[in-house]
Amino acid sequence: MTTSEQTESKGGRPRSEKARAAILRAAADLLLERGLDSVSMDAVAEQAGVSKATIYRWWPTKEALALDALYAEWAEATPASTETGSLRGDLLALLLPWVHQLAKRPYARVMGSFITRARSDPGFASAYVERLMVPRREIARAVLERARQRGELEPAVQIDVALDVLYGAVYHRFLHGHAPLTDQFVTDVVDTVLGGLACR
Amino acid sequence: MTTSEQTESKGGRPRSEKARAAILRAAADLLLERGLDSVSMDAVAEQAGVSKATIYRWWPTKEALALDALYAEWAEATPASTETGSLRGDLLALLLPWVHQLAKRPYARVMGSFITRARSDPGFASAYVERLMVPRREIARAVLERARQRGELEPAVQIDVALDVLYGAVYHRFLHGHAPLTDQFVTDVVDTVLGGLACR
Amino acid sequence: MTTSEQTESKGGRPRSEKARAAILRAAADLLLERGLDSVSMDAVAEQAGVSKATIYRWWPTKEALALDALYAEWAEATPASTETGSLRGDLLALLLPWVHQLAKRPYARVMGSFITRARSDPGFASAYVERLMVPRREIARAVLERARQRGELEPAVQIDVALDVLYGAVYHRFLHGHAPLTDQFVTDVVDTVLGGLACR
Amino acid sequence: MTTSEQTESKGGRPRSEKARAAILRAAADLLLERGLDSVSMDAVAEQAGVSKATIYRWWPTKEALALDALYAEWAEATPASTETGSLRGDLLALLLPWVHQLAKRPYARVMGSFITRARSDPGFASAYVERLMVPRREIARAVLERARQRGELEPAVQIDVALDVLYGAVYHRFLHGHAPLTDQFVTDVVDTVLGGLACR
DNA sequence: CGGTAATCGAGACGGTACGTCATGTCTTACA
DNA sequence: TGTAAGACATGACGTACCGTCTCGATTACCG
Repeated sequence: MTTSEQTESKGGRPRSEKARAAILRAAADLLLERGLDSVSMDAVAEQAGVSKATIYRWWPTKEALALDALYAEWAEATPASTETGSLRGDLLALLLPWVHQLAKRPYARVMGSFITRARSDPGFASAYVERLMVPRREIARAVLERARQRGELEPAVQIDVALDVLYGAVYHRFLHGHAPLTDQFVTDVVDTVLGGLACR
Repeated sequence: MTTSEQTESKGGRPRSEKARAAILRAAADLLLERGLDSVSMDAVAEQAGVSKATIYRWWPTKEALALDALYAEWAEATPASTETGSLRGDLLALLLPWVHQLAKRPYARVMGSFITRARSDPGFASAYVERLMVPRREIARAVLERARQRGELEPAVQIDVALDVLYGAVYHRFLHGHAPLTDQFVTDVVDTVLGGLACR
Repeated sequence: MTTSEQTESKGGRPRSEKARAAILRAAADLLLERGLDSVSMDAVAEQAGVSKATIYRWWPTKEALALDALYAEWAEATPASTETGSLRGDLLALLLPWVHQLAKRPYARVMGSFITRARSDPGFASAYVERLMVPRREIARAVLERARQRGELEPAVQIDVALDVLYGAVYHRFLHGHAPLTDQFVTDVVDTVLGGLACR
Repeated sequence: MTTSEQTESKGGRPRSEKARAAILRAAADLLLERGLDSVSMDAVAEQAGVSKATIYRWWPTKEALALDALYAEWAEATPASTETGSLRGDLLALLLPWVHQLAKRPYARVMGSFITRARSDPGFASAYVERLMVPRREIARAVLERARQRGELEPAVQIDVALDVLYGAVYHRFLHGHAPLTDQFVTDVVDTVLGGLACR
């Protein structure tokens, strides 16, 4: 189990929703402020006014807790759809708000921990991909499909490859930080990928 | 100081090259086998037949040690240049051997730890970029410059953006593992980026 | 806090009496066998089958632990009172069993460490005096008071000085070991102090 | 070997007297200021501007170094003789200056370490007794012998016992610190021991 | 409405690793 | 040979988390 879900129990005291909220609140605050490695379960428990046992009852690992804690924040900035009329407009409408969201808090530090964990724990890997990547990726896929139907897309284009190229470029700067992740960069990426490198 | 460098001292017992080599050897083996988080300095010291103090004398953190330990392995697979005559050929000649190198060992797990550390330690961030990214990136930049001079490149193309697009796509699958990182994928990325998505 | 005392807590897991006993047992054995300086907390923890953190939770320093560990052994040989009818008899009844206790194990080595520690840590100094010196000293004081009431004591005698003279002589040989601490010596000390040096 | 002595060598570089003096100076200062346990050989070496190897070449342990370092200071206050005409006067002339010397610096802390060490190292024990106790004790013995010849001493008095009684009382307060070591106390001790406790 | 059963807080526990420090030995070059 | 400089193996230090555990005190629901 990677995430916190209510067990469908008959009797017994019901789970405290107050504790659940306090834990996620404390975890999100601490994690983004200090990074996953520098935050202890003891610290989360104290900050949330909760006992460690309560956390471990519902989340198996620190990473699982962090994933839950950050899920909401990311989900907010995931639009249901973007319809601007053009492929270029749709892509920018999708990518720019996301990049703004990324810039708000030091997410990259925590993402590094997610990557590390995912590579040792297949269960976490699925949860991570499912929650933080698939939703946004599916919207982008829909955008490309619509463009294809409108005839805006080169017929040979493989959409999965295109998705990795577009998102990959953004993630690259986001995670490695070798150069700034600006609106201009996002625009340049979209234009470069749409137009292609090769002389025609 | 982020990496191990010989201090230019006059007197005193010289640094033991044997110890240095044993530490890097042990670190590389353990790190790739078990991941950075699951490897203790105690374990590296024992495996290398060396005292912990000796490690800490030369490397300030586990991450710095890992960076040094992995540097050599990556450097081997970094070609001095690639001259196939065409942009497409050059790019594939550069990317494919690298991807093969990545596939040999579970590097992604350690890379996640590097990203995490880099985002809390600017000194480490520079060392990381300088050692593991810049060398390969500069070769790719040269490839693109040559292509531009041959007239193979669309004049408007920004090379820094192009580099992030190409490498970003590969890193994306490498780090997130949401889909396999095959030769076919690399070829598709190159063709997609060269040709562009938009209908012409 | 210098010694291990139960905190008067409401909730929480209760302190393990088994661990407490095992720690004191292991500490006493190791300390007397090898001396305070040559015994590590790691060794005590291992010998007691206990984690180091558990020891540090209840005893702030190695010396404090040693004090607790030796307290019991000394307390056993501290008689509640001694009533032989004469001052000389009372003093011998008090001192001889104590000297026999001292001879059983190499206490002097540990006492040296106590003295060292006491002179850098006033809190430890009080605990040391309170536990290892005051009880026996108070009995001796009572013995002298009784002798005074019986008219056995020179009226000018200051009891505190007399106590230091009697115990001082025994401690002197005990700690410095320049000559053996025999029953004969104890008897001689009592007789010398009672009779005085000066010709009358 | 417990103390630093010049080996009678034929050739080679002679021992540096400057280094020897600097080491003893640094050791004395640091030891009395911070206590034996809190002073490292590295610290002594640095303070003396000397390499650690040089210290270890001449002194086998920290305690041996400390003993040498403190020897001079104690020796100064050891009078060659004391001739006041009376036993009481001689004893006070011997004890009072010594007690004043003891009060100048925190010697008791270091003495505790000496006792500890002596009880694990017979060689050190002899050196300790020989250097710090015997000289003064022999003078006191001479004082008592003279008193005996003058007929001031009770014939039955055993001098070795008397010495332990007198010095023991002073050492007792000095080492255990349960009460102040004043001139008045020393005077009271002498008078008490000379006069005896028992009613006559 | 009282019993049952899961939850919660508090916090002690056995472990494991941390990064630092001191000891005593060694190696090298210089004096 | 003696010394300064300083690297080294060894091993203890005291701290911090981890994940588990034992308590006693709370809740609901269900019979």
